[in-house]
Amino acid sequence: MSAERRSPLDRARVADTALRLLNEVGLDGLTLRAIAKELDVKAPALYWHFKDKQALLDEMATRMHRRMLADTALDPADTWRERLLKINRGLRTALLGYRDGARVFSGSLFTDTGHAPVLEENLRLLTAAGLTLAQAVDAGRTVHAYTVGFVTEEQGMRPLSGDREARTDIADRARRMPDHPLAAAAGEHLFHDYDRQFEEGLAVVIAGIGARYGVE
Amino acid sequence: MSAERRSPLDRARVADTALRLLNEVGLDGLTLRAIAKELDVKAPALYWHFKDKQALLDEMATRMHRRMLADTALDPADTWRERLLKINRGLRTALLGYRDGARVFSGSLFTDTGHAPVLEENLRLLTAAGLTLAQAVDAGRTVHAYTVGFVTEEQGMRPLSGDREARTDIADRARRMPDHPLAAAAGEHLFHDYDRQFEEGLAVVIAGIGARYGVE
DNA sequence: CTTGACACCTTAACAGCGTTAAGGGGACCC
DNA sequence: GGGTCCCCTTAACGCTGTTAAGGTGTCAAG
Repeated sequence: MSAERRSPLDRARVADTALRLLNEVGLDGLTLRAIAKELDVKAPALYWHFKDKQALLDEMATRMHRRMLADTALDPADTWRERLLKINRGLRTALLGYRDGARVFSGSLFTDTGHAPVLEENLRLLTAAGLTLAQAVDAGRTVHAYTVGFVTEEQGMRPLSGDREARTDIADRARRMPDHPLAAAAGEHLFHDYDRQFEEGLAVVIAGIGARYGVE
Repeated sequence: MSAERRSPLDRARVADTALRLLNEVGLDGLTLRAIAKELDVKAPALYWHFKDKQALLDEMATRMHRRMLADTALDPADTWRERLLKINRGLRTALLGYRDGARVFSGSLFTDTGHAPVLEENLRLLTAAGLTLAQAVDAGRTVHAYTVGFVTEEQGMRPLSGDREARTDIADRARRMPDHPLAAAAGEHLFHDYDRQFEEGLAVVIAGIGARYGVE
């Protein structure tokens, strides 16, 4: 009998396993029992490492973000525009890397201050370009809100089950708006080529920062 | 004995009651049984009017949006800048008008095309200003993503229970980032005066549209 | 070598969730 | 009077996050 002994769990193993499982089952399928089974453990065992499920989700979001920072090559010589492009492209990629990534991310708080060095660097870059600290914070939050908002909508469209899928059928959508030709034609653009749309919006926001704060 | 007869339910009454209840209990507390009790009915009765809970949430989002459009005075003589300001201020106000409004909204699809006329008008305004239809769609989606993203984050901060509240304490946050003075000081701005921050970001995005597409 | 403490996990259970199946009662029509 | 359709109820299902209580292994102190 006897089942060789499993080495004890820790927060990192739990969170990483949960992140891997997230991709298979989605946020709604990510139950504590499913995570526990994956770790060869019973659900209440998780409560030794996390006070509740939200704490686990917070840890997952933190690790997601950490991985994104690690995957994004930040050159100290970046211009502020390059930096904002890199960071937000990286953020979108990271969020898209997990099913319901944006939902997990935006509903959670970081569990540590590991993001501080990069934040510091970004603020340094923006203030060096001529922005006040308050303006730099505003600019960062604005582009961040845009990116997270965009990916949330993008991911919200993906796993549409049957009935709801039909509501985004472009031709059908157009047919339901007979007296609104522009709105009908907009469907063609709305549901296609998210990569291009994201880049376009990102360029808009960054151009706005340059314009409003008079920096190059 | 007898219980005078309640007039039959309909989708509108259910959705409006659910929206009212949402403000008292939040999205997590918004159970079908709670909604049913409010309507003096048992939970399965709701399945006569909605195929499942998501369909009810879709209807709620649709009515939320409809209310927002009704509350926003749109002058056909608006410039495109005025229009984008009005629409997105109105959207934020509407989302803030319900607990977890942004979460409900961004997880749902509209159940009808009632929004088409306003969308049509906005696209007309933007294209008349010189944008192509594709650009107008991109611009609209960009500012929309910003607004929804901003309010999602804003509302995510609000009902922080105990433990999580502490993590946003500004002084404490700064203390945990001793080697990152800019990041530490950013806390002061990050968690204060959301109205001002939203306006600032909205101005940035709109300036970006003007700059990138060369329209006044 | 025993005792006790502590870390880590299990078993059992609870209240509550969304959802389905089956059926009942009233209103209307033939 | 019988049938049909609308609107709702009762009962139940499998599932969820979470708590309480207890067990087992490891390791240090006496």
